[in-house]
Amino acid sequence: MEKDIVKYIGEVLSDLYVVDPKNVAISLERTKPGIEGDYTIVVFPFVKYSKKSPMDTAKEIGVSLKARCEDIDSYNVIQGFLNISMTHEYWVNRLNSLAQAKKADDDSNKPLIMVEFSSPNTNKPLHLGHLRNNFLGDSVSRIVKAAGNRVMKVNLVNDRGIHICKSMIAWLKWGDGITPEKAGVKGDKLVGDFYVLFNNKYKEELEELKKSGLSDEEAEKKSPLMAETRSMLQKWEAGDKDVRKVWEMMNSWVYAGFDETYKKIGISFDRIYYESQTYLLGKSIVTKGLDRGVFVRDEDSSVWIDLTKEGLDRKILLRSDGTTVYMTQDIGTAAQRFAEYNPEKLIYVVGNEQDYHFAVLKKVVQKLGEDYHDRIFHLSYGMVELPEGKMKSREGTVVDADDLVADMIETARSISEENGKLGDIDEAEKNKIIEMIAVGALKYFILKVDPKKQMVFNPKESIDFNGNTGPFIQYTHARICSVLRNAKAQNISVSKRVSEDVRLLDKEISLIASVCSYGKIVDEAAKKLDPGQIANYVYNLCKEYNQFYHDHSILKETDANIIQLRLLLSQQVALTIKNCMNMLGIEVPEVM
RNA sequence: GGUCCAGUAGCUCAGCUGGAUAGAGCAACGGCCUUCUAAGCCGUAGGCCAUGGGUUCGAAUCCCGUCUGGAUCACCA
Repeated sequence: MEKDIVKYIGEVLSDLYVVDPKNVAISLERTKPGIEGDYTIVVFPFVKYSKKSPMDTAKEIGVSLKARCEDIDSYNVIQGFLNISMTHEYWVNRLNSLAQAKKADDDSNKPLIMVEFSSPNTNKPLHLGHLRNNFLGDSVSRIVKAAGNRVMKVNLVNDRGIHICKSMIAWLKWGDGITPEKAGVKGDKLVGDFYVLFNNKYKEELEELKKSGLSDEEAEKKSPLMAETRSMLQKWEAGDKDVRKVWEMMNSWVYAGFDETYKKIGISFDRIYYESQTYLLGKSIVTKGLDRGVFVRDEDSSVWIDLTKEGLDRKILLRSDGTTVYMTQDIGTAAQRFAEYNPEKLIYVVGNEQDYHFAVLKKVVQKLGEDYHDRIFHLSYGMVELPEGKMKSREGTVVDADDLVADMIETARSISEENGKLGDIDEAEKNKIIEMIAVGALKYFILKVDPKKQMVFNPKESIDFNGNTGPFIQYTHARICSVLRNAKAQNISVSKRVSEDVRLLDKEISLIASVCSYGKIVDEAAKKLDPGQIANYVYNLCKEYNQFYHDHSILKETDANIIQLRLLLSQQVALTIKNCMNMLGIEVPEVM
């Protein structure tokens, strides 16, 4: 293992230069392609201890290291780089131990990580931006789980507020009793349409009012539509039965629509919170904080926190009428979650326009003296933009999630039919594979990009199915499965232990080394909360495997030991691909 | 204006806890299917890593300035 090699290097340093290896950063990296060696040690940092040239330092470390570790076959020194080559037996053993590794599966003692994501607004059908949120949240949950944690995926639905009343008013006024069934439209789309309708009617009304000489502000105040909406919100808050009934009905339409989309893109939650149930939370916490002098009350009796000393601003926590704001609610839900589940980490997957909000939230919680303030993480991600800039509903450039998925499926279907490899599979299975490819292409496209960066999506050029894409990786998996099927058909079974006597090709060694670094990559991705790390890794693994596959035959090899080695290696690569794609929330087919 | 994030090939992105010749894919051009899946493989071409300085054996990577783009600074959520 790499760890053992690092340990040996430490011992060598300690012997040669009398330094405590704990104080020296030892970096062991894979040797760059084109240079002889498997691992590379950069010796520049050791020069100050050896008081010799980098070349001589590398050489003497090489001598001692080889003497100490029998797995090292040879070494060479180029400039300040010590490249070591491991023996073939070492690599065969690494492969064998991969095949025999068992999974530990007792979850109960693992730390709990809670991930909040998706958090849709019931007025707006899901679009491209939401997809990035959902894919990231889902993937990060899976990665964190793979890295050895328990995970709880939660969703906080924004189901109340003045904006929700707008679509209700529009439906009551102009809906004529229409339902998603009657309209033949998904529920979330129908409600979204009424929200748009309200805004259009409201705009018309304002224009009318302004014609009679009112200013913008006066018109807004006088608008009967808005007055009606405000009064509806009050009724809602008072629990008015009629209002609640409409609200519940329209929400149920939206949830049915959302569920359909979530199912299509393979997203699920362990618990769904609703703002209608959480928006009052936090008020008592703020009141108590006020008593303790953490917060201040203004003359108009609104409550604030002063964070100017922390480099932030003053932030309101309770309005002058005593009602809560967004921040108040988040203070409440955080307290509730830590009280109820006490997670090790609470990760919020929310766009970077909320960076400030979460900076404030953490500070407020800290000032309240809660020990969980440093367990709150904001996974902030960048906007998804179109080539011409931001998506604008006004200009009709919003890329709807359902439409996009449907388009992807159509493209996947036509490519698949062109290739004609799914010929003799039954229709249901075929559709399943096509959807797998379509959703896989979409998820991979979005997840391979560093979350914090804003990304560009071009709907016209669509998403590729060749190159660094989900389908490429799925294809590699299907290809390996095909080889394994052929082996089985020829009655060749895959042994879990390959003979140590086989001589390995460079490409085989490098593939084994790549598969071996899986665990390290998962830890890294979990630490950074970055699915892109996994995507990059699995892409490189596939590329490497395909090169190997192209240059060398597996089943036509004459040496039975080599067949065994290549089959086992192929099987392990396929397993690694499957695990990686699973962490991205992408399924892999056995045929495509 | 303050704060935060980003700027790498024509396009979309890796690489960023300093290390060898800055990598992929797409698009362009040229090869490879009677042989385990060609959604694949190989090759050609494409770069003042926004810019100016600094730190050092060494900078795309760290620090400072400048320019450009985005976000944010509500009794909205």
